[in-house]
Amino acid sequence: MSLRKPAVSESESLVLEALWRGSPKSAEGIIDDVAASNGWTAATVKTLLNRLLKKKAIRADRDGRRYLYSPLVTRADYVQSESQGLIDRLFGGKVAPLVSHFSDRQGLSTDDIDALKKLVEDLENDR
Amino acid sequence: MSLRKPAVSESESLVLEALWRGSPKSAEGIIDDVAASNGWTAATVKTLLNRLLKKKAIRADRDGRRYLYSPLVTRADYVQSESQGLIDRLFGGKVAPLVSHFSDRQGLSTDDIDALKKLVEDLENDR
DNA sequence: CTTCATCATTTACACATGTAATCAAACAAT
DNA sequence: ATTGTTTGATTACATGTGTAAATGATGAAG
Repeated sequence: MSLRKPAVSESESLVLEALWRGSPKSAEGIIDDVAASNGWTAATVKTLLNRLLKKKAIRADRDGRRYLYSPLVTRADYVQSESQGLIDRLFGGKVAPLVSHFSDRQGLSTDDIDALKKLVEDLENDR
Repeated sequence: MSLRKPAVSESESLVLEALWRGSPKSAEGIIDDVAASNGWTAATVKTLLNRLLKKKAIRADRDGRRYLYSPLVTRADYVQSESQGLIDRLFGGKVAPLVSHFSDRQGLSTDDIDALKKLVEDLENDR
Protein backbone atom coordinates (compact mmCIF):
# COMPACT_ATOMS: atom_id res chain seq x y z
CA MET A 1 0.00 0.00 0.00
CA SER A 2 1.37 3.38 -0.96
CA LEU A 3 0.55 6.16 1.53
CA ARG A 4 -0.77 8.32 -1.28
CA LYS A 5 0.47 11.86 -1.07
CA PRO A 6 -2.42 14.16 -2.03
CA ALA A 7 -1.80 15.44 -5.54
CA VAL A 8 -0.47 18.95 -6.02
CA SER A 9 -2.68 20.94 -8.37
CA GLU A 10 -1.37 22.99 -11.24
CA SER A 11 -1.70 26.37 -9.53
CA GLU A 12 -0.08 24.95 -6.46
CA SER A 13 2.77 23.66 -8.56
CA LEU A 14 3.50 27.22 -9.70
CA VAL A 15 4.03 28.20 -6.10
CA LEU A 16 6.25 25.18 -5.61
CA GLU A 17 8.26 26.22 -8.64
CA ALA A 18 9.03 29.47 -6.89
CA LEU A 19 10.37 27.52 -3.93
CA TRP A 20 12.35 25.18 -6.10
CA ARG A 21 13.94 28.22 -7.69
CA GLY A 22 15.14 29.17 -4.22
CA SER A 23 14.14 28.48 -0.66
CA PRO A 24 13.34 29.22 2.04
CA LYS A 25 11.25 32.20 1.02
CA SER A 26 8.80 34.37 2.93
CA ALA A 27 5.21 34.62 1.79
CA GLU A 28 5.98 38.07 0.52
CA GLY A 29 8.92 36.84 -1.48
CA ILE A 30 6.79 34.16 -3.04
CA ILE A 31 4.03 36.62 -3.78
CA ASP A 32 6.48 38.94 -5.49
CA ASP A 33 7.64 36.02 -7.51
CA VAL A 34 4.40 34.47 -8.69
CA ALA A 35 1.41 36.74 -8.09
CA ALA A 36 1.81 39.31 -10.83
CA SER A 37 3.09 36.86 -13.40
CA ASN A 38 0.03 34.68 -12.92
CA GLY A 39 -2.49 37.42 -12.42
CA TRP A 40 -3.08 36.43 -8.80
CA THR A 41 -3.67 38.59 -5.77
CA ALA A 42 -1.63 38.10 -2.62
CA ALA A 43 -4.64 36.39 -1.02
CA THR A 44 -4.65 33.73 -3.70
CA VAL A 45 -1.02 32.91 -3.10
CA LYS A 46 -1.69 32.65 0.63
CA THR A 47 -4.43 30.15 -0.06
CA LEU A 48 -2.15 28.09 -2.24
CA LEU A 49 0.54 28.12 0.42
CA ASN A 50 -1.93 26.85 2.98
CA ARG A 51 -3.14 24.11 0.71
CA LEU A 52 0.43 23.04 0.06
CA LEU A 53 1.01 22.95 3.81
CA LYS A 54 -2.06 20.77 4.32
CA LYS A 55 -0.77 18.45 1.65
CA LYS A 56 2.64 18.34 3.30
CA ALA A 57 4.23 19.48 0.10
CA ILE A 58 5.93 22.41 1.81
CA ARG A 59 7.06 23.34 5.28
CA ALA A 60 6.80 26.63 7.19
CA ASP A 61 9.36 27.67 9.77
CA ARG A 62 8.72 30.62 11.99
CA ASP A 63 11.15 33.46 11.54
CA GLY A 64 10.21 36.21 13.95
CA ARG A 65 6.82 37.51 12.94
CA ARG A 66 6.61 35.64 9.68
CA TYR A 67 7.19 32.22 8.21
CA LEU A 68 9.75 30.99 5.80
CA TYR A 69 8.53 28.35 3.43
CA SER A 70 10.50 25.46 1.95
CA PRO A 71 9.53 22.62 -0.33
CA LEU A 72 9.21 19.14 1.13
CA VAL A 73 8.87 17.46 -2.23
CA THR A 74 11.66 17.71 -4.75
CA ARG A 75 11.05 18.98 -8.20
CA ALA A 76 12.46 15.77 -9.58
CA ASP A 77 9.86 13.74 -7.67
CA TYR A 78 7.06 15.98 -8.80
CA VAL A 79 8.21 15.92 -12.40
CA GLN A 80 8.59 12.19 -12.15
CA SER A 81 5.06 11.48 -11.00
CA GLU A 82 3.54 13.88 -13.48
CA SER A 83 5.44 12.55 -16.45
CA GLN A 84 5.20 8.93 -15.48
CA GLY A 85 1.45 9.33 -15.15
CA LEU A 86 1.13 10.83 -18.59
CA ILE A 87 3.42 8.31 -20.22
CA ASP A 88 1.57 5.44 -18.61
CA ARG A 89 -1.83 6.78 -19.56
CA LEU A 90 -1.07 7.74 -23.11
CA PHE A 91 1.98 5.86 -24.29
CA GLY A 92 1.85 2.46 -22.67
CA GLY A 93 4.53 3.43 -20.20
CA LYS A 94 7.26 3.87 -22.80
CA VAL A 95 9.13 7.07 -23.54
CA ALA A 96 9.96 6.36 -27.17
CA PRO A 97 6.34 6.48 -28.38
CA LEU A 98 6.03 9.94 -26.89
CA VAL A 99 9.10 11.12 -28.73
CA SER A 100 7.79 9.49 -31.86
CA HIS A 101 4.51 11.29 -31.44
CA PHE A 102 6.26 14.63 -31.21
CA SER A 103 8.44 13.87 -34.12
CA ASP A 104 5.39 13.05 -36.25
CA ARG A 105 3.78 16.23 -35.11
CA GLN A 106 6.72 18.49 -35.95
CA GLY A 107 7.12 19.06 -32.25
CA LEU A 108 10.88 18.70 -32.38
CA SER A 109 13.15 21.62 -33.03
CA THR A 110 16.62 21.00 -34.45
CA ASP A 111 18.00 21.88 -31.03
CA ASP A 112 15.79 19.26 -29.56
CA ILE A 113 16.87 16.70 -32.11
CA ASP A 114 20.54 17.41 -31.47
CA ALA A 115 20.01 17.06 -27.76
CA LEU A 116 18.23 13.78 -28.27
CA LYS A 117 21.00 12.53 -30.47
CA LYS A 118 23.58 13.29 -27.83
CA LEU A 119 21.46 11.67 -25.15
CA VAL A 120 21.14 8.49 -27.14
CA GLU A 121 24.87 8.43 -27.77
CA ASP A 122 25.56 8.77 -24.07
CA LEU A 123 23.14 5.99 -23.33
CA GLU A 124 25.01 3.84 -25.83
CA ASN A 125 28.32 4.53 -24.15
CA ASP A 126 27.12 3.74 -20.68
CA ARG A 127 25.55 0.55 -21.84
CA MET B 1 -8.48 34.18 -30.04
CA SER B 2 -8.63 30.46 -29.63
CA LEU B 3 -12.16 29.09 -29.09
CA ARG B 4 -10.96 26.95 -26.24
CA LYS B 5 -12.37 23.46 -26.35
CA PRO B 6 -13.35 22.55 -22.77
CA ALA B 7 -10.80 20.10 -21.45
CA VAL B 8 -11.63 16.42 -21.34
CA SER B 9 -11.14 15.02 -17.85
CA GLU B 10 -9.31 11.82 -17.13
CA SER B 11 -12.41 9.68 -16.58
CA GLU B 12 -13.92 11.10 -19.71
CA SER B 13 -10.79 10.22 -21.61
CA LEU B 14 -11.25 6.58 -20.67
CA VAL B 15 -14.62 6.64 -22.39
CA LEU B 16 -13.05 8.33 -25.38
CA GLU B 17 -10.41 5.60 -25.49
CA ALA B 18 -13.20 3.07 -25.93
CA LEU B 19 -14.47 5.03 -28.92
CA TRP B 20 -11.00 5.41 -30.36
CA ARG B 21 -10.65 1.66 -30.14
CA GLY B 22 -13.70 1.40 -32.38
CA SER B 23 -16.68 3.55 -33.26
CA PRO B 24 -19.52 4.11 -33.51
CA LYS B 25 -20.58 2.26 -30.41
CA SER B 26 -23.85 2.14 -28.49
CA ALA B 27 -23.94 3.19 -24.86
CA GLU B 28 -24.27 -0.44 -23.94
CA GLY B 29 -21.20 -1.37 -25.96
CA ILE B 30 -19.22 1.36 -24.28
CA ILE B 31 -20.45 0.31 -20.87
CA ASP B 32 -19.42 -3.26 -21.54
CA ASP B 33 -16.06 -1.96 -22.53
CA VAL B 34 -15.21 0.43 -19.72
CA ALA B 35 -17.56 0.07 -16.75
CA ALA B 36 -16.32 -3.12 -15.15
CA SER B 37 -12.67 -2.44 -15.86
CA ASN B 38 -12.89 0.91 -14.10
CA GLY B 39 -15.24 -0.09 -11.33
CA TRP B 40 -18.01 2.14 -12.68
CA THR B 41 -21.72 1.53 -12.85
CA ALA B 42 -23.62 1.98 -16.10
CA ALA B 43 -24.98 5.26 -14.73
CA THR B 44 -21.51 6.67 -14.38
CA VAL B 45 -20.66 5.91 -17.96
CA LYS B 46 -23.90 7.58 -19.08
CA THR B 47 -22.90 10.70 -17.20
CA LEU B 48 -19.49 10.72 -18.80
CA LEU B 49 -21.06 10.31 -22.24
CA ASN B 50 -23.31 13.28 -21.60
CA ARG B 51 -20.43 15.42 -20.43
CA LEU B 52 -18.43 14.50 -23.49
CA LEU B 53 -21.42 15.47 -25.63
CA LYS B 54 -21.67 18.86 -23.89
CA LYS B 55 -18.00 19.37 -24.54
CA LYS B 56 -18.45 18.42 -28.19
CA ALA B 57 -15.81 15.77 -27.83
CA ILE B 58 -18.16 13.09 -29.14
CA ARG B 59 -21.23 12.89 -31.33
CA ALA B 60 -24.43 10.85 -30.92
CA ASP B 61 -26.42 9.62 -33.90
CA ARG B 62 -29.84 8.14 -33.38
CA ASP B 63 -30.15 4.52 -34.39
CA GLY B 64 -33.69 3.44 -33.71
CA ARG B 65 -34.32 3.57 -29.99
CA ARG B 66 -30.72 4.19 -29.05
CA TYR B 67 -27.77 6.32 -30.01
CA LEU B 68 -24.48 5.44 -31.54
CA TYR B 69 -21.57 7.46 -30.27
CA SER B 70 -18.47 8.51 -32.17
CA PRO B 71 -15.48 10.61 -31.23
CA LEU B 72 -15.20 14.13 -32.60
CA VAL B 73 -11.66 14.63 -31.37
CA THR B 74 -8.89 12.39 -32.58
CA ARG B 75 -6.71 10.54 -30.18
CA ALA B 76 -3.69 12.18 -31.76
CA ASP B 77 -5.09 15.62 -30.97
CA TYR B 78 -5.90 14.64 -27.42
CA VAL B 79 -2.49 13.09 -26.89
CA GLN B 80 -0.93 16.14 -28.42
CA SER B 81 -2.55 18.65 -26.12
CA GLU B 82 -1.91 16.57 -23.03
CA SER B 83 1.73 15.96 -23.81
CA GLN B 84 2.42 19.42 -25.08
CA GLY B 85 0.94 20.80 -21.89
CA LEU B 86 3.15 18.66 -19.72
CA ILE B 87 6.28 19.32 -21.72
CA ASP B 88 5.64 23.05 -21.67
CA ARG B 89 4.92 23.12 -17.97
CA LEU B 90 7.73 20.92 -16.81
CA PHE B 91 10.42 20.82 -19.46
CA GLY B 92 10.49 24.26 -21.03
CA GLY B 93 8.70 23.00 -24.09
CA LYS B 94 11.49 20.66 -25.16
CA VAL B 95 11.27 16.91 -25.50
CA ALA B 96 14.92 16.12 -24.85
CA PRO B 97 14.85 17.24 -21.21
CA LEU B 98 12.00 14.86 -20.58
CA VAL B 99 13.93 11.97 -22.04
CA SER B 100 16.92 13.04 -20.04
CA HIS B 101 14.85 13.07 -16.91
CA PHE B 102 13.69 9.51 -17.53
CA SER B 103 17.13 8.38 -18.33
CA ASP B 104 18.44 9.79 -15.06
CA ARG B 105 15.64 8.09 -13.27
CA GLN B 106 16.22 4.68 -14.77
CA GLY B 107 12.92 5.09 -16.52
CA LEU B 108 14.22 3.74 -19.81
CA SER B 109 14.13 0.05 -20.65
CA THR B 110 16.58 -1.32 -23.20
CA ASP B 111 13.63 -1.64 -25.59
CA ASP B 112 12.92 1.98 -25.04
CA ILE B 113 16.53 2.92 -25.64
CA ASP B 114 16.68 0.91 -28.84
CA ALA B 115 13.51 2.53 -30.07
CA LEU B 116 14.89 5.96 -29.27
CA LYS B 117 18.08 5.18 -31.09
CA LYS B 118 16.21 4.17 -34.19
CA LEU B 119 14.04 7.25 -33.97
CA VAL B 120 17.03 9.52 -33.80
CA GLU B 121 18.64 7.77 -36.74
CA ASP B 122 15.51 8.25 -38.80
CA LEU B 123 15.41 11.90 -37.86
CA GLU B 124 19.01 12.21 -39.02
CA ASN B 125 18.19 10.66 -42.36
CA ASP B 126 15.21 12.88 -43.04
CA ARG B 127 17.18 15.89 -42.08
C1' DC C 1 -1.76 50.80 26.91
C1' DT C 2 -4.14 51.83 22.46
C1' DT C 3 -3.89 51.85 17.61
C1' DC C 4 -2.11 50.60 13.21
C1' DA C 5 -0.01 47.63 10.11
C1' DT C 6 1.34 43.02 8.86
C1' DC C 7 0.84 38.42 8.41
C1' DA C 8 -1.52 34.20 8.80
C1' DT C 9 -5.86 31.61 9.38
C1' DT C 10 -10.73 30.99 8.21
C1' DT C 11 -14.39 31.36 5.46
C1' DA C 12 -16.48 31.99 0.81
C1' DC C 13 -18.15 30.84 -3.56
C1' DA C 14 -18.48 29.20 -8.32
C1' DC C 15 -17.22 25.66 -11.34
C1' DA C 16 -15.14 20.95 -12.37
C1' DT C 17 -14.98 16.14 -11.44
C1' DG C 18 -16.01 11.51 -9.79
C1' DT C 19 -19.62 8.92 -8.84
C1' DA C 20 -24.29 7.71 -9.07
C1' DA C 21 -29.53 7.56 -8.40
C1' DT C 22 -33.87 9.08 -10.13
C1' DC C 23 -36.99 10.60 -13.72
C1' DA C 24 -38.88 10.43 -18.23
C1' DA C 25 -39.68 8.93 -22.95
C1' DA C 26 -40.28 5.40 -26.20
C1' DC C 27 -41.02 1.04 -27.63
C1' DA C 28 -42.37 -4.01 -26.75
C1' DA C 29 -45.41 -7.20 -24.83
C1' DT C 30 -49.73 -8.41 -23.24
C1' DA D 1 -54.77 0.78 -24.07
C1' DT D 2 -51.89 -0.60 -19.96
C1' DT D 3 -47.70 -2.22 -18.23
C1' DG D 4 -43.10 -3.18 -18.17
C1' DT D 5 -38.45 -2.54 -19.88
C1' DT D 6 -34.83 -0.16 -22.02
C1' DT D 7 -32.19 3.77 -22.59
C1' DG D 8 -31.43 8.63 -22.48
C1' DA D 9 -31.92 13.06 -19.61
C1' DT D 10 -32.02 15.32 -15.24
C1' DT D 11 -30.73 15.87 -10.68
C1' DA D 12 -27.66 14.88 -6.72
C1' DC D 13 -23.92 15.20 -3.81
C1' DA D 14 -19.16 15.20 -1.96
C1' DT D 15 -14.61 16.72 -2.93
C1' DG D 16 -11.13 19.45 -5.50
C1' DT D 17 -9.66 23.76 -7.60
C1' DG D 18 -9.25 28.63 -8.82
C1' DT D 19 -9.84 32.71 -6.94
C1' DA D 20 -10.36 35.75 -3.22
C1' DA D 21 -12.36 38.43 0.89
C1' DA D 22 -12.96 38.66 5.89
C1' DT D 23 -11.13 37.84 10.33
C1' DG D 24 -7.78 37.21 13.83
C1' DA D 25 -3.32 37.54 15.98
C1' DT D 26 0.97 39.79 16.86
C1' DG D 27 4.31 42.95 16.93
C1' DA D 28 5.53 48.16 15.87
C1' DA D 29 4.54 52.93 16.69
C1' DG D 30 2.99 56.30 19.39
